[in-house]
Amino acid sequence: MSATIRLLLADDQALVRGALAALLELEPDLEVVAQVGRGDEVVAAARAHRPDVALLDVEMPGLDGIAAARALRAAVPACRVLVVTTFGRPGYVRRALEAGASGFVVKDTPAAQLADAVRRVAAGLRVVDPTLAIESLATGASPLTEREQDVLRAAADGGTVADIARATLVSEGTARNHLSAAMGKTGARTRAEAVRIARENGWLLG
Amino acid sequence: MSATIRLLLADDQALVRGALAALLELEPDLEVVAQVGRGDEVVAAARAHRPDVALLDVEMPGLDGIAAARALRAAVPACRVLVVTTFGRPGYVRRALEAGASGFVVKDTPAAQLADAVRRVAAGLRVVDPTLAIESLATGASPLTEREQDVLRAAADGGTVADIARATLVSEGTARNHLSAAMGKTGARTRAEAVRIARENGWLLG
DNA sequence: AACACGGCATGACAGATGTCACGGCAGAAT
DNA sequence: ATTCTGCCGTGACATCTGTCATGCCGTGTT
Repeated sequence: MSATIRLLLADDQALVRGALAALLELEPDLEVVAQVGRGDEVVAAARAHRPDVALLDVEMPGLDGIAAARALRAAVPACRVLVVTTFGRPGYVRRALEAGASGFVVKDTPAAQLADAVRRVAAGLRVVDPTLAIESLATGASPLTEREQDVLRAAADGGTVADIARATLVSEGTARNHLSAAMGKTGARTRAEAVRIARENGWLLG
Repeated sequence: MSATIRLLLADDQALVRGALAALLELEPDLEVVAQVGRGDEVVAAARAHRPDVALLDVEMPGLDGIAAARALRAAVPACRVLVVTTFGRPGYVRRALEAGASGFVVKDTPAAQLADAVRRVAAGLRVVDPTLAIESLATGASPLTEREQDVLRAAADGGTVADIARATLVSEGTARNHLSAAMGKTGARTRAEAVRIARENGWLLG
């Protein structure tokens, strides 16, 4: 087996990215071979540097970490994916694993544990925070249809129904129907509340 | 002058905290003497370990970084403060400096630049991203009154007017008046939009 | 072929929301 | 003492929002 595990880091915050690199470089068997700050640069970097494991953040410009994971698994199957993100939304975990990720770690886990997670992923094991895994199962998949997610996303910045209808290319009445359906499914009594609940559950990719 | 600069790190994400420590420990003249994950542990840690510079995140449980900076300056005047945060909200910069911080750095600045910022702060200089400083001046102080901020904070999770009135201990009519005033000052046409705009400008400590 | 489901749309209705005009009260500034 | 400002409240009004019933279309299931 190879002497060192080659890593790719993807995180939009340069400081965090550099700091993670410094942390991981402390381990003799780990080597950071590439760093990117955008999701749509992941595949190209992986093609160029052939990492064994890619650490991807979910919140990234260009392409979110989940989509980047899917693209990466398709383009460079030899590279395994460990998602490292701020929020442990149940929906994130589920979707990350469906996208082909081997592991899921939140950023408030102890630093000492990260290198271990990387090694396990490199060895072909799955690494998921047990608490998150349970919560993910309990919450279940998103009950929201595509359009319902669309209108919630459009509603996220606080516009009026007219704005939402314009953004989603449907009539105002239809927009209100989708909003109403989403509110029913989330148990919310307000658009804003529905947006918040959907967000917290990871049902909105934004 | 002292051989090494002693540092205190405060960030609620353990992984980021540890990674920053690793990054800064790479510099021969820097030494991380304490790490905490909550704002209300900053002062005690500073008293115990006497750091020269404290790196504080703004978003923290217990006590936000701005308030922690204020408390730290009062309790341990010898320790200078460098705020290191995710969001470069104009209001954050202004309030951080008013709270006695010597510097303000966002987390997507290059990693190489952090050590420099720390050294400058330790030397008694001010360090503020020029772009942020200008934006902060242009945006100006918050035009919102205390109550207006209160109702916006209460409105942030998407409740109804009745919920907001209950949370802020005012009548529904008054709540709507404050909301209306806040919407007028922010140029918003919806509560949710007013919340978003106030957030983006750093006018809501949450 | 019949059916269920999601997306789209319309129309109508009750209730919530945002606006406005008013007035009272306390503290700071003049 | 007077004025100003911010805070609190009431009441009324036009509008927006959320709900419901209903219908059409296309797709995939049975």
